[in-house]
Amino acid sequence: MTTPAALKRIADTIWELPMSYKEGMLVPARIFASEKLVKEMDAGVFEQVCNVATLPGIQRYAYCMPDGHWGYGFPIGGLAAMDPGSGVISPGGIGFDINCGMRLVLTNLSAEEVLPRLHHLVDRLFARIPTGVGCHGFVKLKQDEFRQVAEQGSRWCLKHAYATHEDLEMTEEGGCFSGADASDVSVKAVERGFNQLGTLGSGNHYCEIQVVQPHNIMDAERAEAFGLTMVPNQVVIMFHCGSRGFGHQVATDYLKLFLGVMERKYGIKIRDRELACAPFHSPEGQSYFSAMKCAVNMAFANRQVILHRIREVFSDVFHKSPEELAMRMVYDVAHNTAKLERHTVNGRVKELLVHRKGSTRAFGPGAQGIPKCYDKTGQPVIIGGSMETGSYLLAGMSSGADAFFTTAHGSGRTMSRHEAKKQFRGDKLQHDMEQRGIYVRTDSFGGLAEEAGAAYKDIDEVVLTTELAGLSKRVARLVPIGNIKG
DNA sequence: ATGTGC
Repeated sequence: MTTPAALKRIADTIWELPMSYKEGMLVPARIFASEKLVKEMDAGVFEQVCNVATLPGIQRYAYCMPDGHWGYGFPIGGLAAMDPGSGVISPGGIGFDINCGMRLVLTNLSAEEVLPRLHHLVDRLFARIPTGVGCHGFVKLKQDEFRQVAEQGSRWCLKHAYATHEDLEMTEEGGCFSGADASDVSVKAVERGFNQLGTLGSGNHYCEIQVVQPHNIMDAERAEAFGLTMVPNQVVIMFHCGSRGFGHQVATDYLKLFLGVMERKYGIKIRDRELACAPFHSPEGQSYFSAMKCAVNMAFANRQVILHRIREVFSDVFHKSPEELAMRMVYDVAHNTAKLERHTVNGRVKELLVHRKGSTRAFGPGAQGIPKCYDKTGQPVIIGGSMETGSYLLAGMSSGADAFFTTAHGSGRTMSRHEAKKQFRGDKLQHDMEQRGIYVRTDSFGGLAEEAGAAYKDIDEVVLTTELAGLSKRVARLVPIGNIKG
């Protein structure tokens, strides 16, 4: 790959494209990457991050995280903060899978206790958690009940005995973005979504059994605060899923609406249709913001009911209650959202609309809006690698202020799904992984091939880069032993 | 990512 000649190295892990790079840029573009990662980035990333820099109201820089790759309009691994007064909201800056996110759950079991029952455990998870495209959820709802889920998120789960108070505390925003009004969501979106509560989905969505090996703990103090030091080789559960067809339909509906009004009604000219947007304070912008929150809340509720079922499965397999197994949440992080947050710009505290697309909020120690128990450590940041190579738990840092306290979200793809399918075979991959101690169940070998570790960047390099850039600090590396995926 | 594509 060739990087643009105008790309300047600002620091070891910070690269910049100046405003002169592309006509209409309102701010420079900044890319967090090591030299190796920046060279691996596709040319599309540099074009896209500079396109984002032309959007009205953008503050400081258009950003790309070390796991960044080409996406719809904005790069995946993108971050753009807008002035809500003069700026826009853009569905492409949030993504189709609204609030796709990661949840990490503890157990007090050791790998030695789990391994003899691993196959049974993974088979039971696979049997009890619906996976794959078009799967139906285990929570049966009428459409009006689903609208309540969309407005209430995890709070709905608490009322219906799928959650504990502590689960809500350990979820961003308590598992509910306020201001979600289901009347802003189309009938079609509800029709697609109402039978999807309690589904994992497909693509890179998975549920994984992982081990915290003592030699993989990088920050002992934070590891203890996050609950990872109960037993040596402690087993934890990490899972990744989002708002399914519901969020997809919300994004589709509003992209279409915005394309109709953006230029004709608001006079906004954009170089790429995929950057469709509307002024944040316009009726269309506010309506999308509300509908997006409905999808955010559906995704929080989806992860919450899945957690409920994971607890049931562990309870059945190990003949102990979830409390006896200490199945507490470490945290739940959202990847694809826009949020109003207060940040310091030019020495003044200002409210900004922060678009994160394939990037993670990473508030540091003492930040408002994170659980009290994490006040000294910073918020937990859960970064999933590929199913072959392992994942990380990190913590937000005060030094992340320049990037509006945001970090990476995963490994980032190095090849398209199509290319990965050509290069790898799912059945062979499953066999090879089992030889290496990772038991995988899937209902799509094609889908499995797309997720091969070799189709992703080096997760160790990505998280090290976030640490060197001051965005987040590594706490522990988590090694997979079992995985179910769609 | 997605009842996987105009």
